[in-house]
Amino acid sequence: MYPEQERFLLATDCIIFGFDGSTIKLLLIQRGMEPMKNHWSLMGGFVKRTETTDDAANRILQQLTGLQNVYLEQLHVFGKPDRDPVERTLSVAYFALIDINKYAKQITTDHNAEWFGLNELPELIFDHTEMVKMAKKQLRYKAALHPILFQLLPEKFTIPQLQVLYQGIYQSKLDDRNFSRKVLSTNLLIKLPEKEKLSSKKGAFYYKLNQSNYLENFEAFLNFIPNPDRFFKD
Amino acid sequence: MYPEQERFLLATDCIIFGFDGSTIKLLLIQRGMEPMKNHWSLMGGFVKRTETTDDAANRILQQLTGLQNVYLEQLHVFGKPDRDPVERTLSVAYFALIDINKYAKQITTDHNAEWFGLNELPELIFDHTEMVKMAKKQLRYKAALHPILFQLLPEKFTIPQLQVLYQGIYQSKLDDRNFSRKVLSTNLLIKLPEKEKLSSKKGAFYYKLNQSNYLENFEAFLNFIPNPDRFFKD
DNA sequence: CCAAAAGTGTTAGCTCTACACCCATGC
DNA sequence: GCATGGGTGTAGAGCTAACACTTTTGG
Repeated sequence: MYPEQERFLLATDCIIFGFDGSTIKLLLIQRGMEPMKNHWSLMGGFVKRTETTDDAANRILQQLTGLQNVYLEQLHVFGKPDRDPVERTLSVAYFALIDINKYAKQITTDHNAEWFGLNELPELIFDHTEMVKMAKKQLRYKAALHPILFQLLPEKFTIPQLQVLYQGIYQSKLDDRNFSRKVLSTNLLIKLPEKEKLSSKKGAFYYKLNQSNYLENFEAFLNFIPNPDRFFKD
Repeated sequence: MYPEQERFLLATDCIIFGFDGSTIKLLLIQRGMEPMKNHWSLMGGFVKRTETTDDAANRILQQLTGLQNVYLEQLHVFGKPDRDPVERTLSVAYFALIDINKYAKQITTDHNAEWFGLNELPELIFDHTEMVKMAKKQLRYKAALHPILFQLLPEKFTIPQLQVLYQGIYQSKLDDRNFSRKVLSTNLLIKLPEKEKLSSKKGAFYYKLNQSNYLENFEAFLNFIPNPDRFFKD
């Protein structure tokens, strides 16, 4: 035993991103416990004795969304001694990407959860605003290099839908023609016979992920975004 | 208070990289306490009540190397419940890049510390081997995109020295001619009037970092390594 | 037949890589 | 004066970005 050492509470908080077809959203809850009860907050919870922090994040995510096997990435440890006014608690922040159509609405209403646009976020408790800021940055960073944004889309999606998503993330217009060509040249997508006909007369073909190429090339660098540098100057 | 919640020990471990002019090395210590006393280990320690995890990592690093203001980056939380057999302890791993010439040798001998080549690492305690593996990967990843490797060199260095470093990290030969041109084209370096004449007859000019350009362009993507993808397939 | 969005073709300019070649110096 | 490693020049290949143009189909 290490008797002279301090022990701490340990939590995880999840920054949950979703995409509704036009904008990127964040899932927040109204905190159910004191302190700061009823204030907006990230979904979080304490790590239990037998869990890893990854386990805890997955458990919390399932509690709120009903989803399992979600894209989840450890972001950062937030550990300022006074970040929780009640008792020192360190929090491991995770960011999650989910298909907004799949989450279980019933569960979220039970938790007083709500989707917020990234530019319409309410004030958040503790250091959660800082966590969100870091997660947004990391999302941009990672998405510029690796094909993670597919995690935000349904199984079947069209290239124009994907483009809207990239444009939302980077807040800039991309050339439609070059975009579709670049995306298709990666061989990450499989063309489906059906078309999506609601948003245009011609209709756009649906695609699905080529799972094996996706997994194999996950770490390969992409280049969907021209001059990605400019988005990371802060 | 959150009375029903479990509290945990929290540690930080530092993966300390150095470069001796020809190979990349890792600083390890012989653990001074039970369990696993005298086994090789990363330098680590418990987080104190008033510290952030960053504070703890900096403190530990200074204890071992005498250095402050070192490049230090939070890597990952390692939290398997049984990773420390004595009592559950979560560890936040940090990786550090230091100028091997600057570290205080006296302090390291006091701690039974030793530099090991990356391919000659001894067996490490707990999950430290896994930590090192992740740190190596992260170092390659980050160095492919951002100019962090300068942190391993002294203030004055030559382009060929820098090239040896990159070649060591990626275990591959780079074209001398293209390398120096690429590096110089970034405007990250300032040419000094002196030459280093030990390793060649002609002598290579010393350079130093252009600090303001360095800080400003830190997040910009580099391209010193042709096809960096191939190094991340695992 | 027209409007609107999907998607293909084309080209100029740039960057990257490979490699020839020149330079400076110690011996 | 020659061997050695530092550093510059250059040309072909390949890629990118900009934009004209064709395709499809609902009204």
